Amino acid sequence: MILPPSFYRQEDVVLIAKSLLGKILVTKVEGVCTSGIIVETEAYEGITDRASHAFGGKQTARTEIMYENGGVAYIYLCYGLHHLFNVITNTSGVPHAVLIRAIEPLKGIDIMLKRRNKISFQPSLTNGPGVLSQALGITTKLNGNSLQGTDLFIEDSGIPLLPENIVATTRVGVAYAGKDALLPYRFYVQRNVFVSKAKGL
DNA sequence: CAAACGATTTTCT
DNA sequence: GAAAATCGTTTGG
Repeated sequence: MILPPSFYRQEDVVLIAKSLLGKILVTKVEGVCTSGIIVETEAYEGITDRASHAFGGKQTARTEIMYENGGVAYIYLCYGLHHLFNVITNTSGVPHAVLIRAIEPLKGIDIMLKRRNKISFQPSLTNGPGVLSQALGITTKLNGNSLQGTDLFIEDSGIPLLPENIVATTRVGVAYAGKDALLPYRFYVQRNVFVSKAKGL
């Protein structure tokens, strides 16, 4: 079942980030279908969060997507070479987002290997926000796309993830955010080998 | 208009 | 473990 708009339009972005673990991210790019189970996410709580691009209500050409009604993709280029995939949540005017940081490959693994220029199936195929986008063919071309479309959506596997298997910790790469860097807004599936190897862990 | 800078990954030592 | 790769966005002059 594809997650409906109402899923993304809930109030609590932290809860949504947690709920997205175990869901299946599906892309159809250039006619080929690829998918994976979401195993790591981070919540970005809009204007009150120093780590968010929309902190303080900042609105620019890049961040305007974040102010859309929940259920669209926000994809931007990081460090000039990595496409990072976010899901926009909450309602219009509230720029909440969830960064998808890692997935466990499901369908189209051969395609992912080709896109990642790899010959064997290893965790490094999709164990980070930049590399999972590369594996799924996600680029800034999909920025602003609805998650109800045929090319990009998230579905419920129907298999519940046990709460005791979810780990909450601090976010990665946001040291500049001061006290907000200490918030437990990063979630991942315990012992899953596809969780990213963040610096300093 | 010029310059600095990342919500990262890879490669080399 | 350190450093490079690399470019759109943002910010300041």
